[in-house]
Amino acid sequence: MDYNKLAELLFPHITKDPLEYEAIYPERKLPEGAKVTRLGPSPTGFIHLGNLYGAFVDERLAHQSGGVFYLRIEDTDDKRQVEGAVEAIISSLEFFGVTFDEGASMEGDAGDYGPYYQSQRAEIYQTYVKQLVQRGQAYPCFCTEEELNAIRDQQESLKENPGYYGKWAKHRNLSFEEIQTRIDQGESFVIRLRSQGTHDCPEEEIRTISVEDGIRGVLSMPENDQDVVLLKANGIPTYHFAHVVDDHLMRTTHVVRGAEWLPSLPIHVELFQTMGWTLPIYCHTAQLMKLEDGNKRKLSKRKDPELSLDYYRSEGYHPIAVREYLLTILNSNYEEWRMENPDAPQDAFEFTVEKMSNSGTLFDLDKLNDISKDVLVKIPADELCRFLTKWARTYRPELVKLFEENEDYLMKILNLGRSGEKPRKDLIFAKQIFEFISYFYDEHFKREDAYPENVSEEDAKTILNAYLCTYRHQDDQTQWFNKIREIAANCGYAAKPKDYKKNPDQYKGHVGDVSTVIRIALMGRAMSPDIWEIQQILGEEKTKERIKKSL
RNA sequence: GGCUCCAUGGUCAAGCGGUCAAGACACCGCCCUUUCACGGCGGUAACCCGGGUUCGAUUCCCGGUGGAGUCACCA
Repeated sequence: MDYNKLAELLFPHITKDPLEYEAIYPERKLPEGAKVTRLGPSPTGFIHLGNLYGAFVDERLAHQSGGVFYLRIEDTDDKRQVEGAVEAIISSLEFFGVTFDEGASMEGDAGDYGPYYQSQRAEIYQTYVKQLVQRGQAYPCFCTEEELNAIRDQQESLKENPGYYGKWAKHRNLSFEEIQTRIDQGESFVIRLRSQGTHDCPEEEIRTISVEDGIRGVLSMPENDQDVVLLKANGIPTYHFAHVVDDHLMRTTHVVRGAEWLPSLPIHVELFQTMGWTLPIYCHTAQLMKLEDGNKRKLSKRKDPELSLDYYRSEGYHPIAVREYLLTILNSNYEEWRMENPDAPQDAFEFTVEKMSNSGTLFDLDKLNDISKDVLVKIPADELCRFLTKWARTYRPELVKLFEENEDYLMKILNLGRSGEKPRKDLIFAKQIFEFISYFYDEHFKREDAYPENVSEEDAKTILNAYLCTYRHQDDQTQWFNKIREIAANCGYAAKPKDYKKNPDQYKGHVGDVSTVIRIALMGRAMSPDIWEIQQILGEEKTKERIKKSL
């Protein structure tokens, strides 16, 4: 068979020599040890926590080493394009602090190794495929879907491995004439790799490949024997081929991807070998899984709204908190480092792939929340204020006016109890924060809790009445509290909890119960920061008004 | 089913032949406090099973079991 002739028949329009691309995309001039990484999302628009988790690894590896982190859109599947998806991906990642040095962007392409949309690189892939055909390492296959299904059914009934390989690869050795005839008849075809591997021998003779994974150490598995599709009928490559060509030409040094790619590693190894290129360093990350209702439920990534990045964004988690959480599960020594360096910026941490876990990690919302509290307590009120307003603008537009009308008021609220040695840590995410402070706004104020059981309706009235009568807005905290003590004593409640504890029979309760009554009248709930401070923010008028309403 | 990955408390996770088997979250208790919270102190709780190797295995090897992933002209 004259492979050159075949190559011309198949790709008459391809005239470039592959070497030209080597010249167009030369080795990058980077300092020793600099890593080049990439994120290669497919534009379905759906991006989840797992993607972000991987993106952080890419980003850290590149930026810690003075390398390059770029974005490549893997849009080789025309059935899965979603309108506006690329913008959604970029904006989502940007929101969580992932920024690229080069590649696809809102404005288009930026960088010397583009185009960064695989759909725009057809000619490049075809040039290399043509070369493979010329060398006899790839061939056209005209099998229809039905034929492929038939092959698989047969393999199934014979209990043989499914796939297009060895003796099952029926178009592997078509004659030139037959190929020409089929093409003349307008049959569509794909280009397949002529795999050099074989599993058609005793088990112990099957060759294995051995690859050193950045995270998992040495990986060995049987070599590939599948004649995988390189170029689809539409002339666009499959992921496998696009990955190999792009990561070579874009000079990627580290390929970070999920463990779901592990099974196809042999394919990629064979492809790199037949192209004569050196393998990048693969880093296969563990899958991210999820915890739900206290029961563990492992789930695959796709379509779970709880795992979607948008979910955390709409709940109003702060990007720094999400990043902090992800970093703790990404590198086992991050938390330790954080304890020693409570105020250091996240990027000061030295991230290493060796410290990455390689077993699946359950997503733990409790932990995220806890970390989020720690993160938010360090963010100044004015910044938090802006964050809240920005969040409201997209997710709770009806609140924007409320926030913007009186920013001073919101600032004071957010700052409540957050200064001093032991700041309160009760702010977690925007949605929760609003819930938490909603009683400051009349239109969102509602009675949520009931008075303590040991306080009768009558006592409650008496307490509130006395409170209203003696209330002086100018009182300082001590004066104010002494009055409450007095009221408590007058109504048969211990002025000090210790007294009550000593002689529980002598009292109906203690001053804490009395302040709970006041708290519920004012805030509608039994839990809130310090009452006196809240009153100072609320103002005299509103404070009195609420007490009156409860009478 | 084939192939692959993984396996320490409820969760995340140190450990890399000899440890009373760290720590964090969650949970429980106590203390502090004018209530709530914050904080402090303490507690419950783990090496999947069976064989080896070894003076000695959570750690190394083999085999089970369990969980996960993957077997497309999807990525």
